[in-house]
Amino acid sequence: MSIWKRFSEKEVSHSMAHYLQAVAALKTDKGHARVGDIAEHLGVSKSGVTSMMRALQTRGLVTHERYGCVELTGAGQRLAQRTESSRRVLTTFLSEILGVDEGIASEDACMIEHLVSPEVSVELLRLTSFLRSQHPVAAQFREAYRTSPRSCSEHAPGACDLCGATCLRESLVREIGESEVGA
Amino acid sequence: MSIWKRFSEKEVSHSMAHYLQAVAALKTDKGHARVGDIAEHLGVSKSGVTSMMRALQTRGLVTHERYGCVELTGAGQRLAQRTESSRRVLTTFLSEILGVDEGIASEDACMIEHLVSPEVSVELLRLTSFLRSQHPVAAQFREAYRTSPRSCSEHAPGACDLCGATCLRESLVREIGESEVGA
DNA sequence: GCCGATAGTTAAGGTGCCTCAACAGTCTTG
DNA sequence: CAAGACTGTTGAGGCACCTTAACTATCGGC
Repeated sequence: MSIWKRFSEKEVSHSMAHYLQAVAALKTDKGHARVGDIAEHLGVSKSGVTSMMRALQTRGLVTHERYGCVELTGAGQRLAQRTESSRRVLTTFLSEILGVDEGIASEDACMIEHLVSPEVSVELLRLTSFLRSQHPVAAQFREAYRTSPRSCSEHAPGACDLCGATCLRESLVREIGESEVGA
Repeated sequence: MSIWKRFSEKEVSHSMAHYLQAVAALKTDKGHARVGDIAEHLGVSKSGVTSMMRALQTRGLVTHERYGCVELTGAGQRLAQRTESSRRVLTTFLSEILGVDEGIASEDACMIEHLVSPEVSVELLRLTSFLRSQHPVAAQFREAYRTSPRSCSEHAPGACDLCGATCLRESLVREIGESEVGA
């Protein structure tokens, strides 16, 4: 009766995913990832990093010996890369296709990158590539979409079956303020 | 240096969002939400519910007096409704537009529903409505998209700037198994 | 080769969210 | 209206993740 709890059963947690990414990023940028670098990169204390490294080592995602550098294992590398891919796809989709403000796009992407299944990421990549492509239909889409209705009241009748009883848009827009999204 | 930590600064946590939704759902279905109902609905212990209700009451999202029913406050209701809207939009987008398996679609939606910003939800709703609509361009899209390339190697040259150095699709597909997503 | 600066670790403590076990309030029914 | 059946609460405890404070290892310069 509860998909929601599997949240905590993910192979790695939100935190872990970000630690892995940090290690990967530092390795790329500086050639090595040390506890202090990771701490600074993520804005956490060094002791927090130490204990997280222990946890990740237990899971076989990194290797780390006392006072040494941190290395990603194969599994850790794959995980970091997958999260990174997911984030890239999401950010692009949100900002370029949906047209959401870049700041919000990357913030949202950062929140959910490690939670979307690879299945979804792959399809999102496909859609994004398609809609950005030279394909004539994609070009038509971009043109037509720019001017398509924004609010439910402008939908063609029946187009709003998504909404059901209450207009989804209304309940969402209340959070933002009409001005932001155009009447 | 860390958007990621705001994860924990969300107005409500993943858990809280689901408790609120449970209360709303039970109120609709049964006319009232009691501790035991909520516990069963979410698959958690009753004591867990009790303490979460205390937390939500402190935040002004529900009212609950000892041994009584739980009621959503205005704020709680708005939050529950917004989460619900977000989930509906997400699920529809993932399954109908992206064509992801329904099980996965609702699982993913459940994971991220409370994390996506209203800005993104609103735009996602707009895109989904548009692509499902009778609009001629939408119809063309559906036709063209069905047969559009799935893997990077099939992209038109330059279409893959999204991928950058490594093909995003490759790193994602590894997680699923080629068969699932078509060559 | 010792000393201080820097980097890293451990220990103790806090919060969120969950559990189980024990207790307390409420309801049903004879 | 009391006994037993439910329903709900409290308390103790656990795990994940974070912090600060105090300690320890390592390294560069004299």
